Amino acid sequence: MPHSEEAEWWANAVYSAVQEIPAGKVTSYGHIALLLGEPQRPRQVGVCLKVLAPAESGAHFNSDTVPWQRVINSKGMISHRGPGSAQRQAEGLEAEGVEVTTDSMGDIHVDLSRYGWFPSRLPSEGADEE
DNA sequence: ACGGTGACATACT
DNA sequence: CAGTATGCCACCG
Repeated sequence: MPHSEEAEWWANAVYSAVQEIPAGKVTSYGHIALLLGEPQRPRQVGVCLKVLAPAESGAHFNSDTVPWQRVINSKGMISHRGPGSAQRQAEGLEAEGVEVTTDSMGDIHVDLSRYGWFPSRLPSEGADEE
C-alpha cells in the first residue's frame, strides 16, 4: 500500500479511473493521467497498477476489481515486463472481446481506433462535483 | 540514506 | 524519422 496521503489519493484516483474503462475497451496510461488532471505522470499510473493489491488481499482496489489489463501504452502495445505477463494481459483482453495481434517480434498490439477509449472527462466526474 | 530503475509520454536534437 | 533528455515518484538494492 502507498505510504503517503498524496500517493494514496493518486492511487485511489487511478484505480477509480481505470474502473471507468468499459469492458471490451482499452486506454493508455497517459490518458488516465490526463483524466486525473496530471498529464505529466503517466509513469505513476503504471506504478500504481504495479503495486495494485492482489485479488486475494481483500483490499477495496485489487487486481480483481480493477481492470488493469485495459490500460496499455499510447502506441497501443503491451510492453513485456515479466515473463508471460503481457501474454496474460492480452488473453484477458481477448476474453473481453478485444482483438489483439502479435507481430513477429512478440509485441502485442491493440487497434486503438477500434478499441480505444479516450473520453475527455471521466463519466463519473461529468455528472457532478468539483 | 541515496541513487538507479521503471506497467510511460512528450519535447527536443 | 530515430535516438536522447526530462518529468514524475514508488520501489529495490
